[in-house]
Amino acid sequence: MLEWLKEPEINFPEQLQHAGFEHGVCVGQIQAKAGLTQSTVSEYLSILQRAGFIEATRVGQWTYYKRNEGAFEALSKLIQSNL
Amino acid sequence: MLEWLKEPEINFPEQLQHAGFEHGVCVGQIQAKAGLTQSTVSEYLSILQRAGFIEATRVGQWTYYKRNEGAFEALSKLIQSNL
DNA sequence: TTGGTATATCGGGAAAAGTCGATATATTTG
DNA sequence: CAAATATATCGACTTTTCCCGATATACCAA
Repeated sequence: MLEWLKEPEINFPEQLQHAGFEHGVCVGQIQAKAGLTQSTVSEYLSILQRAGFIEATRVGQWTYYKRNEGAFEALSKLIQSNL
Repeated sequence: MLEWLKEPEINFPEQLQHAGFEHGVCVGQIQAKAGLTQSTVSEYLSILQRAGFIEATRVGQWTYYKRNEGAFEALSKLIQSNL
């Protein structure tokens, strides 16, 4: 999912019919692509959010998630310096 | 354990009474510090070895493990480029 | 070769993570 | 407000991981 969210235009072209990608990709799109149930995907995304890797934006009845690139850089640096 | 192995002299001073650190630290030393059973520590180390993060050297009845720094750099870069 | 020490492997029980269906909450629309 | 839609949360079951004791293997010393 994290890799998918690097290129929303390529991985979630269907969303274009409803919205743009300013705030990322909505749960339903990710779920369809993942092939897991709605509850599972929703839980995954909230875990990733709590871990800081993605950010959520609620717009109406949709929740959009997008990557927080800073978290990935920080992880890479943490591995470099601490591990 | 991986962090401990960055500074064997500091984290495993007892080993000096028996051997140096050329090949790393032996399982018994790591086990004592970890506070887990011998079998658990042995299994951990062999997993880390198969994953490429540490290298094993058998000397007599002892097995010494030391870090493979290249693997950590590779992981850091993989996270930077792929994740 | 026998016994002692260090490590590895095996089998199983406990804990954690993954996944689901059912249900709850939030939002929009009529 | 009621129905429809999108997402979140809950409880239960399954799978995986963690960790142990017991045992096997390897090496050394007498």
